[in-house]
Amino acid sequence: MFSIGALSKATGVKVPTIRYYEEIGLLPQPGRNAGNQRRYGQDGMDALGFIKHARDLGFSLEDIKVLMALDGHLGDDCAEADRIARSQLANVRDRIRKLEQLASELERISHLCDGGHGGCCKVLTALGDHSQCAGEHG
Amino acid sequence: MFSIGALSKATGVKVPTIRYYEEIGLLPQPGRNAGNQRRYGQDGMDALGFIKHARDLGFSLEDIKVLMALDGHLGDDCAEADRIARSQLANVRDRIRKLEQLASELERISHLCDGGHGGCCKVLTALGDHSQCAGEHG
DNA sequence: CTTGAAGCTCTAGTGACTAGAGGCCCTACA
DNA sequence: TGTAGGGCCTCTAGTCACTAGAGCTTCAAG
Repeated sequence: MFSIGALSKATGVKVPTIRYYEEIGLLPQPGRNAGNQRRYGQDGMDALGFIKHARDLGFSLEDIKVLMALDGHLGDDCAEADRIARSQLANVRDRIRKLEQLASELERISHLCDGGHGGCCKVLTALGDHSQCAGEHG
Repeated sequence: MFSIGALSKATGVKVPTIRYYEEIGLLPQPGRNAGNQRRYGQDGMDALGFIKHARDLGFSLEDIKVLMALDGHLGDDCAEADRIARSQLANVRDRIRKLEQLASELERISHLCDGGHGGCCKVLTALGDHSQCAGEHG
């Protein structure tokens, strides 16, 4: 049996966040001891570990709710879980692509000020002028 | 003179967002016509363009506020603007690095379900088990 | 038995918007 | 000149995923 603090340490999820997950129905309500404090078992630990990992991977809490609901009554059809994972992958790849464009533009902008002295200060101008950007971003 | 709607179309920033920027003091309050509607000039257009571009580059509204305050009384010292741009670049590179790790893990997870039939469904298990992950993420 | 950390609930705040209600204004067309 | 329907106004409240704080109770170590 773990206290909420022990669970927090073990998983790396902050205490108020654990309570928040419970509040929105993502984590099942644990039992309480005589003094009304939460007491978790291994299942609570596993559930929170699942959530933590999925959050780290960029899944929304809504996605995670669906994934957790799938678990248990899947049969041999995992299409939904797979669909979510793949759409998440596409999402991540898209974010990478956009961020790479941003990085290259930020590099361009930074180089305008390389010396730090005399005749520089095109940073603000560059930020105001979209027309120099290589491609689409945003 | 542009209406808020014209400004919105020209810059691609939504009307309520423009009003929001004004509310938080990021955009100066424009003049009003006889019927109390906002009327913008070229300066308003430029300011909003600057904000839009910087937002697309991932700057926070707070950063943008600083950048806009710098403009005008910089002298030949652009260290602050440059610092912000560079820290933003570091930030973006960091996000890219993390996302690449996530993508590779999501790929690994997706492949567990490649066929879609019989004996698959390790997606949920993989999400619950952090120990298989190659490196740190989150 | 005391003390201080950890737990409890509740409310409110964050960033960057977004949505909706309920009303006023402006323009184009008949 | 009248009117229809779009655009604009303010205000409040909601989103997501937490985070912070107040004010209280409980637990565990010494």
